[in-house]
Amino acid sequence: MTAEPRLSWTEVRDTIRARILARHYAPGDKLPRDEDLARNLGCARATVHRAMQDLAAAGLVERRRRGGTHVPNDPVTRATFDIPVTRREVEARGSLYGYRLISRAIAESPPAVMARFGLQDPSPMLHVRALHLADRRPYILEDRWIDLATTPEILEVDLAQHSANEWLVHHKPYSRVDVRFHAVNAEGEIARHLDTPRGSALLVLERTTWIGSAPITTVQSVAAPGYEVAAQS
Amino acid sequence: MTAEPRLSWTEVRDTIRARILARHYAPGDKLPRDEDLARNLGCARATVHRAMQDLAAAGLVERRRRGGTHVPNDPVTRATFDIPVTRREVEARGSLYGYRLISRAIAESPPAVMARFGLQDPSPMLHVRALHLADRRPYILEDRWIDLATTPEILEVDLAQHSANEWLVHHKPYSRVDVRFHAVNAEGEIARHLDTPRGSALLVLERTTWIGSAPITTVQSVAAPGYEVAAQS
DNA sequence: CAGATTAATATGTACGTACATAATAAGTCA
DNA sequence: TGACTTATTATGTACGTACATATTAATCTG
Repeated sequence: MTAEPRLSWTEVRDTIRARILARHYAPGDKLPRDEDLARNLGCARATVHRAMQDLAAAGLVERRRRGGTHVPNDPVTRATFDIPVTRREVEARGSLYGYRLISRAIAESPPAVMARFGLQDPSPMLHVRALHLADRRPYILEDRWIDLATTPEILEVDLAQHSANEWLVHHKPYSRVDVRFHAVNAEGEIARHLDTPRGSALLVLERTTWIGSAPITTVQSVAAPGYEVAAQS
Repeated sequence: MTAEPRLSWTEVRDTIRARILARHYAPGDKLPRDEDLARNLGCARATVHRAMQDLAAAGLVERRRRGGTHVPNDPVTRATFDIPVTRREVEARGSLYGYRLISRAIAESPPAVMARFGLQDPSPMLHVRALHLADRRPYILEDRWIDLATTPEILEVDLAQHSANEWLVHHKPYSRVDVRFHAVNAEGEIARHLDTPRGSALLVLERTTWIGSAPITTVQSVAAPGYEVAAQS
């Protein structure tokens, strides 16, 4: 008789997940200790621990040393979005990517930008506005501020040829990022550049990065009408 | 002389991350093998593996058996959102939560709803519209469809007293969720219920859940103007 | 009986061994 | 020389041991 195959951590995870889904463990409930689950399922504690790590990352359980493992009392929906550089996104849709620099100027950071970075004092920044196109039609209007203290080399980049978006992603790694979504009505230049009626509802992706605690860039990417962003499956 | 403390996986992760940030490993680059990194850093291969697992989850590296570890050529920004039930979100803001059922009707799923679920044939569903309030002002307008094949018990719930949002989160776990954001202009009933001028730009969170491959619910939560959703830090 | 202290506990972690396996490189063959 | 097969390799994993540590429960003291 051959040895019984060992239980994998993914099988353990799916078993526990099924019990949570079946409300065998309901919101607020405490789960058995790792050691007891291991004995019950016929595997090692480390295998249960690995499965729980995954469940915790998904928000299905909460772990506490000594305190044990619980199903959260107030579950949240956890959704992860992968936001590519715009060129890749357009090309991934099978569309032709286009880029156009609208404006580029050195200026002191305005209050709204300072607020996004959490800055008290203005600092010299490069203000870049650019349009990304898909199949020759406006797709994303980008309004970006780049801190010249951390990123002086952006001044050497020909932003008429290369989007700041891509340059930064390749040359300027960050250690912290803040991402937000909101909606705005198309007005003035936004309506013009995106070639859309004034008043159209537009989705805005705001993304701010820091290296350590020093600001790098903050961008508002205003999407053409109809744009929708989906979490990864 | 006391034994040197062992390197922790978080220290290994931070070291590798710093090297990626410093472009010691640039986009497209292949990293040294786990075993070599372990020797280089003076720790176990399992410790390096644990650190890499975390870096991979953050999207900073890509792992392939035999193929090794690479810095992605096309890095993406990975942002994770935790979406609580509306009551918790309102209370977390220090506001008073209120709830009002607008309408409740059994109907066959319309094409747009079938599309969201990936259904070919319509099925009987409960269509619920409700308003969530913060400090007595409209906050989120919820337009929801609940599949009666998987969730017949929703018919017994007094939705005038309890939001479907909370009932489902507590009683109906799901195994798959699809989350999307887009923007709409406030029109007709939406403008009325949210008490906002027609034409206002509104952020919409769309969330669809399945148990196995069977639909549970799909909801469009239309936020009052000014609403913004932020990724977790 | 409340606050402080101590003990116990359940999870977290470093490691090493042995093995699994996906993926790449090398070799073979027509 | 290209297609196919085989070998090699680098990561993935199960486990067990030993220890670390955050947290909770129990105990002590005034």
